[in-house]
Amino acid sequence: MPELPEVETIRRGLERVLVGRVVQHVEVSEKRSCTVSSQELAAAIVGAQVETVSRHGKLLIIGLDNALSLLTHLRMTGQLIFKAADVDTGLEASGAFPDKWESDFGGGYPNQSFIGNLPDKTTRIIFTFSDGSHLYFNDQRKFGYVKPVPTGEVQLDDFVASLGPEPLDPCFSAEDFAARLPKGSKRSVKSVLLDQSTVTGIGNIYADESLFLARILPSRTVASLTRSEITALYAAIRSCMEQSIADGGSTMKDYVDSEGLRGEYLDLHATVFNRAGLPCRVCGAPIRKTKVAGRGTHYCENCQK
DNA sequence: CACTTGACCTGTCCGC
DNA sequence: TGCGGACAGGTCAAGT
Repeated sequence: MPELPEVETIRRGLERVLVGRVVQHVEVSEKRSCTVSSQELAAAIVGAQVETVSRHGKLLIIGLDNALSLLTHLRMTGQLIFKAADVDTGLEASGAFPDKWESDFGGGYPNQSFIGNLPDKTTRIIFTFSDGSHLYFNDQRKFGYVKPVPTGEVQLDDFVASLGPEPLDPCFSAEDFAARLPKGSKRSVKSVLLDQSTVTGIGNIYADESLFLARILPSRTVASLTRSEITALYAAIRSCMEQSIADGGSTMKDYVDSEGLRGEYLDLHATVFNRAGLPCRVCGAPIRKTKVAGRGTHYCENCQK
């Protein structure tokens, strides 16, 4: 479920803590989770220093100083959690929060770390750095992966090459967005938003949310959209993603950021997603849930046309 | 060619 | 209580 705002939140967290760290050890315990073997990955990255943590759509890219990049896709349940060497979270064991959070959040606990004892049974890859800190790649459903690729060839990677533009790129205009929609297509606008070659980073949550903000029914065909609806949709995509990044992303169930914190977008700002049967925040009518493009789809039949 | 559906996984929730 | 089945969603292969 991590979509662009969730991956961006993780990226910002990892950039703060990973850059400059040197890989001392790496262990892959689930071979589906890495495109190469544990031994090959170790041979490729042990001794290398992290230089950059970037993102392309939902893909997180860890750049190393040995001209290798780790493409990391979390798919549905992937997590990347960093744990410093000397911090014992021990939440379950002690039943109490570490003092450092008390000061960080002024004594309250607006958000609770969901870091349990790591590694746990969903841990697929463990990166150990030379200072004793760890990065855990957890993935309950084993759909995510880590793929080492020469940094100079990242753009040539089949998956990367298939991605459309970043919706939050300042250079990406409403005209660009309109031009990327399949002209005259009878596909539903929702399926086109989920297609990563249209615009990269939108998943089920932000497809529903942006269509609500733009007041467009998810089942509408692309061909039926007016110019002003396309412009509204463009603006809606950008605004709900920016809001979600500000909220630390959306947590349905599995998503946590690099510190194990949940995202608050769904609680604070979501309008339709996961709100079936609840009153629309604009008109009060019950939010409907159907299936569009094979996905659970939420909308307000009163507000969206 | 355009588009939809199923497979990949595992945990959770629902009904019987 | 336990069991079976539906469901969740990102991407790709296979099907219509």
